[in-house]
Amino acid sequence: MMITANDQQDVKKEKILEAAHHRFLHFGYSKTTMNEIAGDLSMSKALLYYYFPDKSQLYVAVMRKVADGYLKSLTDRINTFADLKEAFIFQIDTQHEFIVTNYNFFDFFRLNEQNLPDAIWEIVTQVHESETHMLVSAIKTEVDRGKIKPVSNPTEIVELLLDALHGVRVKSVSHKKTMFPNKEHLEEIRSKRLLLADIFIKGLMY
Amino acid sequence: MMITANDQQDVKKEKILEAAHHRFLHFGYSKTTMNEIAGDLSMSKALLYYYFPDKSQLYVAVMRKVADGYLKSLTDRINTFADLKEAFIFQIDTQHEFIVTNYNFFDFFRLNEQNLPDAIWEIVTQVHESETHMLVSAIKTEVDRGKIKPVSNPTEIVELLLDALHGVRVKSVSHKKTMFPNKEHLEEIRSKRLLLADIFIKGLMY
DNA sequence: AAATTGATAGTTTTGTTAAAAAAGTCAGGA
DNA sequence: TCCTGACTTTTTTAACAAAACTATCAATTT
Repeated sequence: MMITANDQQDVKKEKILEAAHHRFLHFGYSKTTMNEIAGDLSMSKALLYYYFPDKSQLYVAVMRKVADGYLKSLTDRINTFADLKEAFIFQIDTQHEFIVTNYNFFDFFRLNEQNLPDAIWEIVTQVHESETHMLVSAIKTEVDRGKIKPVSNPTEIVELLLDALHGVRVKSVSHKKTMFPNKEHLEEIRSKRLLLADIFIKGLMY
Repeated sequence: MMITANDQQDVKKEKILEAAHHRFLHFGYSKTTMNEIAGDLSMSKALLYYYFPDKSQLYVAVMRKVADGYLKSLTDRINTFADLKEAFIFQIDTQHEFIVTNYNFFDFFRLNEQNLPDAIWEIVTQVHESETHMLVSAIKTEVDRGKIKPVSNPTEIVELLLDALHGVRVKSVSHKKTMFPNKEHLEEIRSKRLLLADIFIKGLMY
């Protein structure tokens, strides 16, 4: 098997993405420099700019990779749920772990808050749509099974629950007024969310 | 009827509170100066300090007054609801109007975010407890009427819904990425909340 | 004595500028 | 085509002066 120039490029790009991911994950966007990433790979900073146009697009590329992993974990399990509740629990736990394990990586979000680059918004939107799609599918299945009432607009229902679940976190955090939720706190949020999902599902039944 | 010195003081304090409220409401805490408040009343700034120890405590006093009005609107209606849904709708609409009409006034909150003065936290807590109490009472009544299942911990349930309703706003705002929600946007938030409350109540039924 | 004020002290915010650090470019070498 | 050192440009940081504001107080009026 012949190794082409493009393969070589891709391998190097991959190495760069790994190093960048490592830095972004541990120190956040603003606290990692292009020099440091280059240093980790024993290459010159200029070479980074040969492979990626600028810092923010390098970040986006890493984000893309991270998001793809998350998206895969969702699509892998779509339509495999015993019931709606299992689907919601999966969504709650999977998203939760995704956010916790990438907490520092997302400081770019918290930093820019409004006006994120379009490329980032696309990824965020895509992730959101994928989550929604998975849950909408679970709802439809549950309707077909006759377990819950037919829903005129499943997407609306799913997004409503996702917004509500989000509220459980932000309120919980603001009340405890701590930036970094600890283990017990996270467990409290989780159990509240499960309770909310539980009541919500019952509210969809006949 | 004799007018005592204390009555006079209270009248003047009240005038100051009004002027301060006016300024805080229109320009927020950080954008109003003690000089301006004094100027509005044609008095010297030093006199403000004769009646109130400092700016933040003046703000708290105004907050106290504003909160009392809100608390009264809650207690006036407690136990007057035809059903649980009516109580939730009342809570949603009343709180919503409270927040909208006092939006700028609350910039003090957004500004300090974490570490608010204790006096403010007490008021916030009191308001939250009053809202919760009203809804807990409505839930208990509904249980007694046999309309919904007995609830082991009504307070937990109410707080869960309040958190969830909060999420509907913050998510809705962050998605539209606009600081000041407009009329239609607010109406959208309201209808989402009503839908959520509706499903939630059904989820509490037998 | 209680209410009020002008003057002023003390503190926080804002603006300015210089130095440092980081992002980003480029001519040229392997 | 891949890579680098040296260079330019932009952004961040630090230091400090000016301005704005909070807060105090001795003196004055009611």
